[in-house]
Amino acid sequence: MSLTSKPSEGIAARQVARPVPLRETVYEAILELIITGELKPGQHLVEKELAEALGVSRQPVREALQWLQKDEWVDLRPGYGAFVHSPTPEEADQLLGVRTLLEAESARLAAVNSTKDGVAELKQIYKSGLAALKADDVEAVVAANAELHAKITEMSGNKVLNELAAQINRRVRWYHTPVAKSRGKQAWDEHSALIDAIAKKDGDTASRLMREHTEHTRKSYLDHSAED
Amino acid sequence: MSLTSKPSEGIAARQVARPVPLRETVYEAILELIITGELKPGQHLVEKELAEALGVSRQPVREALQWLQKDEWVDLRPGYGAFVHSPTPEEADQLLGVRTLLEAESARLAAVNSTKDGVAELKQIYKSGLAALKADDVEAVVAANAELHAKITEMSGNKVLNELAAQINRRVRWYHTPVAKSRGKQAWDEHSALIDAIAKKDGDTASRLMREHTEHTRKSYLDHSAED
DNA sequence: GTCCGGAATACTGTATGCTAAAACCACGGG
DNA sequence: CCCGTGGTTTTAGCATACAGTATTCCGGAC
Repeated sequence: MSLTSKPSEGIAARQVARPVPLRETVYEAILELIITGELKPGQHLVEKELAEALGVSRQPVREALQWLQKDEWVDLRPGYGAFVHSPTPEEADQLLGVRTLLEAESARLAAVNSTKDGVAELKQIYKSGLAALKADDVEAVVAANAELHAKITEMSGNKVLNELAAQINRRVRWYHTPVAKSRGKQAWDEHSALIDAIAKKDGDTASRLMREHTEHTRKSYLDHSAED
Repeated sequence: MSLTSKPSEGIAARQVARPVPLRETVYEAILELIITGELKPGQHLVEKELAEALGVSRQPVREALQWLQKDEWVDLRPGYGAFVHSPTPEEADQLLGVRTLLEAESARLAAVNSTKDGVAELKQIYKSGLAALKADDVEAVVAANAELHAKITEMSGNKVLNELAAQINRRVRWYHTPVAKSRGKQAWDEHSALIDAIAKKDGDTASRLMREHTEHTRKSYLDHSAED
């Protein structure tokens, strides 16, 4: 077979072979287990077991656990081990509060620094999300939502803010998924108004809309968790 | 407020024997080397060399480097190694911008949730900082400043916000030290007004004062770096 | 029956060895 | 003299081995 020429991929779109560090693969694997609930909050994660289950040695597992701790997915008790983080309602509330803060500021900056291309991309994502919504594809809606917010923070032009928001949003994902269903339609209407404000470079309005938007999500989560 | 009360706080305030994991010691050691400038930005950090220099094996060094990467002190290129992060003026500006955001919100919440004890502690820290200022002890002034800000974010009652602000402040420390001298006096006057606002539970004023305060620091940094 | 103490156990923390790949350098050809 | 190429060396990534410590369970004494 001809592995030399792949004209469609450009010359160096991606280095042909990028050996993904094993620790990253392990990180993703464990994170998936946590999010899907296969590993329950409070559960003791034993390095040896994880290593055997994933077919690697303890070393990559250890490093992955350190990364997971940094993102608050697990709690690491020195001398004992790693435990799946137990999210409390209080923490969820605080997390969503901080998220509101960061997202609102991102929206403001994104509006001020908005470009035609950027807005076009936002509208594109909006459209795909709308389609997913109509198709009742919850998975795709959540993904589009994440993409939209990520794009807005990226458009803020503040890399530090972008990084921080991404960090928070990863953690929010834990709580977000269950409420996504019930809030789908309204959330996307709000997105539409938000994109308009950004297109008009109206920072204050964009900030306000985003604040309201994330506050709605927060309320929605609180109501939802109260049901249980 | 729903903090589970520990009646015997005096007894087990700190577990008598806390064997600090070696990785943490190594983390602190390397961080110190970076902050003091002994390890220059962009420099290639070789695991083996660090391990020998610190008298430990490579393993704790590796883990410490991962932690340092998470805090943006080093850049970790997969397959090659760790490099001391090169801070750019642009990044510093963005960092200080985010800091303003987080600190302002912390101040607001701290004011709203302020208690007599908390305010008393703030005043205590303020006094010690003032003393250090008069004694021209820059080191102590910086320390008191960090302590004061840390206390305020702690008083916000939002653990997530607290953690995030701490993370940002650690990074700011890199840029902060050189400008601390020139800004000492004025900064402490601003602290005084801020503490008053918190004591009066005036959230809006506290937030505004903190915003102005951190913006001054930002300006000060920009002016200072422009001199070079 | 309950409580204290000690040994067995299981796990993390640390050290070291091995492998594969990336960078550097010297050499040779144009 | 410059550029390409091969070999050499260095270094990170991963696996494994060893040691120290917290936990737990069982047995005996009060």
